[in-house]
Amino acid sequence: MTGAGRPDRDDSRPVYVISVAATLVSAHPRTLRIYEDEGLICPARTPTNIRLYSEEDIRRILWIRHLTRDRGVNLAGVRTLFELEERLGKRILEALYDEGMRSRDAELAGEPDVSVPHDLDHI
Amino acid sequence: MTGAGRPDRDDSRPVYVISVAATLVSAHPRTLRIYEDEGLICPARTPTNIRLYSEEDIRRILWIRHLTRDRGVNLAGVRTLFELEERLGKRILEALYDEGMRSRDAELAGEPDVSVPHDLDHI
DNA sequence: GAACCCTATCAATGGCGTTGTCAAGACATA
DNA sequence: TATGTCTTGACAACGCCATTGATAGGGTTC
Repeated sequence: MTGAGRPDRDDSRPVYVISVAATLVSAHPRTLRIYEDEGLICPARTPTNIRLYSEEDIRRILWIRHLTRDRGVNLAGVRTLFELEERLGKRILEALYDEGMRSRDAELAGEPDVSVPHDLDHI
Repeated sequence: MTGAGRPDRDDSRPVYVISVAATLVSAHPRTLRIYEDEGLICPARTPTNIRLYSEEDIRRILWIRHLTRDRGVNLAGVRTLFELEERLGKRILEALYDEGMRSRDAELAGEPDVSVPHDLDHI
């Protein structure tokens, strides 16, 4: 399944226009443009300058939403965290995850009923 | 360095009362109490409940001041960064440092003990 | 041509960070 | 003992930020 002959990087392929992306992350399109102005995301553009968000972009935005809404971190804090992540290899933010809320060893039980960014389970 | 024949941990020894600590970090005593209420610092107490800040406490506060004032990170962001630091070994915040300010001095060869913003050696 | 996108601007809302002050009480030191 | 600093708790003001919203004029897509 999942297209055995489709091992391509479709997670990085730009597919969603801003209205769709905004709906996916429960934010206002304006907010996504602000994130971009702040340098937190950098969606692709069509030859005619239309923003196109990839699945990776969506996940990044969901991280921002998690940090800002659930943790109360402001955009400067998000920027610092992302900067830290870039400097130290990767996956640093994951450490924020198994907080105390979830022992990730029972994930194959079935329903991922996470109380965290709802779409980050499958990173 | 650090006084001859004094191998004790005097960096962790509580010495400063709140007014002195506040002066050292250029903050209001009120602000230090807020940091404590937020769980960002935890100064020692005398048997009579007087707060006493150690050199380590001072450095931690200076980190908070650096993150909030210079980088614009809010207290929730500081908390997240500290939490991340606890989860991932140590010294994570140091990576934020060689940003652009430190391009001139690569002075010390191997003293892995100081993890302080350089803004504070004017103490 | 309708519905969407672009940039840019202005604004309202709510919340946060910091400082400040006031109170009433406990402590420290000269 | 008297003065000064500490304690907690409350209230407030100032400025800034995050988010959403609306508006304008113009381009893109179907």
